[in-house]
Amino acid sequence: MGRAPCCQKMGLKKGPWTPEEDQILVSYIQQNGYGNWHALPKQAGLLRCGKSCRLRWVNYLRPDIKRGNFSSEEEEAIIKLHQVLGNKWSAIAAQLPGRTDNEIKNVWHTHLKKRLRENQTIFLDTKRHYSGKIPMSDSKAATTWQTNSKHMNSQNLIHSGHEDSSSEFSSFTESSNLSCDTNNYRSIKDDHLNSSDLIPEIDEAFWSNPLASGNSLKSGMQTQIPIYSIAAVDNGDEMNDCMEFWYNMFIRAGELPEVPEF
DNA sequence: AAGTGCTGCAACCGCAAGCCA
DNA sequence: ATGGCTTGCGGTTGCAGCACT
Repeated sequence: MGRAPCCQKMGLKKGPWTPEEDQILVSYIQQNGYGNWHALPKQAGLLRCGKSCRLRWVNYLRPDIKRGNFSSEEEEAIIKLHQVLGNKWSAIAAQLPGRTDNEIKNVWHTHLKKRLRENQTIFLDTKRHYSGKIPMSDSKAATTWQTNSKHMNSQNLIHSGHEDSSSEFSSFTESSNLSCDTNNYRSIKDDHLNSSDLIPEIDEAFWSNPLASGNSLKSGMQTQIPIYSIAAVDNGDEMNDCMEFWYNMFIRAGELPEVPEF
């Protein structure tokens, strides 16, 4: 695959756009459209590469871009779409008229990720995860879901799995009547984990790309995994949402990482 | 007021896919 | 079938502005 030479090599300008450059670009596109980004800067008289022009237009100058802060509805939509689509920013942006993928990406990294990280955590049994099995109804007795009311309004979740793993592959949605309570999480941590060392911190890579982040899934008996889908409340429906999310995220065929030996 | 650290966002970089000669 | 060119995407960086000391 060939690659276009970078701006620097071609002696083209980099860095922030000036109002004059913006004006030139807008005027040119209004008159001529933007069929060929590579040829556009030369034709428009801009000392920029086509890539830079395209980015400036798409992310900033386009007339249909919505300005201002994201509404709570938009933020919620991003969170939900991210559950399903992952870091497919362009796909998420396609669902939010007037918002660009770059903007959504920035909002995610600066606001939403931080907010969710503060508010939601789940501990799952890594072995079950890697074996591609999830709790079936007959193993519910061995499965405890608890919310951590102590730390943040009952929005931490802990799943302490046991070693049955005899059930066939299923979906989380089948486990929708898992028990939920608001006991504190220290007890379950003490009972089942023995040492805080068994709860590895989520690494940065997980938040950027959960599916590609090996570390957060491979270290230790228990793995700490964020739950995105219970942003607002922790009622039963939200619990179902989060299970469905994890089903979509990890259990779908072909998306589980290779199973390590324990 | 000055210095320092933090945050948010615009822009860049590198890669991959699609197109076409 | 191959390889060059262009576009699009996701990850990352740099810097301006703000907050704090």
